[in-house]
Amino acid sequence: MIKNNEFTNKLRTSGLRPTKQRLKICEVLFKRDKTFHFTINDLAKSISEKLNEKISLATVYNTVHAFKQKGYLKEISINSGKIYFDTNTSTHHHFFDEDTNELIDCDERDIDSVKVKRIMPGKKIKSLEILIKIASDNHNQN
Amino acid sequence: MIKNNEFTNKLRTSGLRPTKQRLKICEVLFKRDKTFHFTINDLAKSISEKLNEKISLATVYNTVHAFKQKGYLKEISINSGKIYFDTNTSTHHHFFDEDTNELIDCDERDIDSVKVKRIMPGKKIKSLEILIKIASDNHNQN
DNA sequence: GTGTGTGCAAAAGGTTTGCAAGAAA
DNA sequence: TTTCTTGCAAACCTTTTGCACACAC
Repeated sequence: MIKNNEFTNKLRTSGLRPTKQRLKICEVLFKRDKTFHFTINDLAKSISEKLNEKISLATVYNTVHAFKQKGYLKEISINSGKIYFDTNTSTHHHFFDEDTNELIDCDERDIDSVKVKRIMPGKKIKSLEILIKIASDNHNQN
Repeated sequence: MIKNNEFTNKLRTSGLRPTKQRLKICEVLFKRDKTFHFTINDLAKSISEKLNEKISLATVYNTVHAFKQKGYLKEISINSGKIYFDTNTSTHHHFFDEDTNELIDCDERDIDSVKVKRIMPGKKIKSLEILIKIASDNHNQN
């Protein structure tokens, strides 16, 4: 489990001032056992529920974008009109359960490594993400 | 090349009335050589440019969603706050060029088939999409 | 003190909805 | 004439921006 002091250090070494708000956001994001998949709204709600405190939406946006840029958060490729983030920044993939709208992490053992055979001249592969949509057998697709 | 009559039939057999607007949208979407990746806004702009005519945004939304439900369009998994569609409904994957914001279709020869080794009880795999982000070697990631 | 971060409110997209008028069957 | 479709406007939601005030150093 991560101690609060660590957050202060982590922020400071990234050139981010360890403000009250940022530390609280760290607490909600990273004091967890499991990966957290969220939209900014989810996060803001989580803050007010867990800590019984309100942080301005603009600040939450600022902080999440700062954390993403520093590599503490990752954007997830799902197409829903909302932007999703992931506290698991390692290379990994996702199942998306269409019945429950739940996003589930795959680990490396779940999927064989993917071989990309096409070379894009002058370009480098920055990331490779797989999204597997699942649903119960009798589920109607929309 | 697809004839206009085919669109009328296609719509009729799907239980959609072949209205003037829907036929025009078909023209813009499907009278192409290459796959079209678009947002609703792109499509509306394309309509007014190509056909010099305006179709109400609400109608474009309605139509695109109807076409998606009938399987004539696919949603693409990219995480950008906007919803992207693809006229290529076959199973295929994408490169996303971060330098140009361009989406490029992969064909099956570009990527080996992916083996999913995890079984989700009671669930069926509906789709599997890969997004490969590329950028020039000296490109700064954000 | 200086510079950075916060919070509010406003604005700016993108998407959805309700409803009256219009078109297709 | 009945049913489906269109188009407008309004509403809604997510994200971004500008600016005054507050806080970290």
